Amino acid sequence: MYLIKVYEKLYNAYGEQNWWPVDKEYHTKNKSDPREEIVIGAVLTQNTNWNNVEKALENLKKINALNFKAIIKMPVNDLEEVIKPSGFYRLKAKRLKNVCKHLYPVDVVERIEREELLKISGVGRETADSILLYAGKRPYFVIDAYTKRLMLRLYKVNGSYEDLRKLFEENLPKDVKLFQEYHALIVKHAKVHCSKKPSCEGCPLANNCQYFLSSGEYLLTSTGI
DNA sequence: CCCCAGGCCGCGC
DNA sequence: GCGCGGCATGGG
Repeated sequence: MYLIKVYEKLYNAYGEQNWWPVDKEYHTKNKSDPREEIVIGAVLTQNTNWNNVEKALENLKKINALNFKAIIKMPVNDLEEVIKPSGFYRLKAKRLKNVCKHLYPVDVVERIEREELLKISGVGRETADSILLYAGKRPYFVIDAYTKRLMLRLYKVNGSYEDLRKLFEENLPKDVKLFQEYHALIVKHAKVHCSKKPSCEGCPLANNCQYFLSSGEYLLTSTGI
């Protein structure tokens, strides 16, 4: 089944996800740039539940620091306390300051090369592509643990990050909004049905899924997927 | 008590 | 190039 058909099935099942920016009004009130919130969120959510990230974002908002300038200026110890709920807070405080510095002013995300982004300490492939796609509105497909698991189950495809990214980018129209929604839908789907312990009942992709169609033997041989 | 979450880095091999 | 330990909070 084509990847665009998978997208349509997910879209019909879950609807628009509209991930970023989370708070559309905050930015008009505070005359800040939503792209900065996206970059900050992308760093804070590394291996972290979005619920925890939201707490950290709220803390930043309260002190008017949900922007690059404030984060660059803030002493790292203070930043640690503010973002503590998002976990790995000592690590992330350093990464955040570093990323904000390199992407200041935020228009940089419109033109920076992917390779240059990846040189920034604290920015790996997924964070880079999230920044490019959601803040820079550029057609890079974001791959994450959920996407890898879905591809493995759906098609028995097991590839590296770059393999999978190219698979999506070469088999879909290069449409930013499509890429944004598709990635968000995969995350949603992985939470609802395609979790580590899958719940295939009612899954919109079940009829096209290799895992579901051969679940007996697969379950026994694929612990940890 | 356990496991997990929208990864990344530095290291050894 | 790949696998592994460390990083930390909050929810189930």
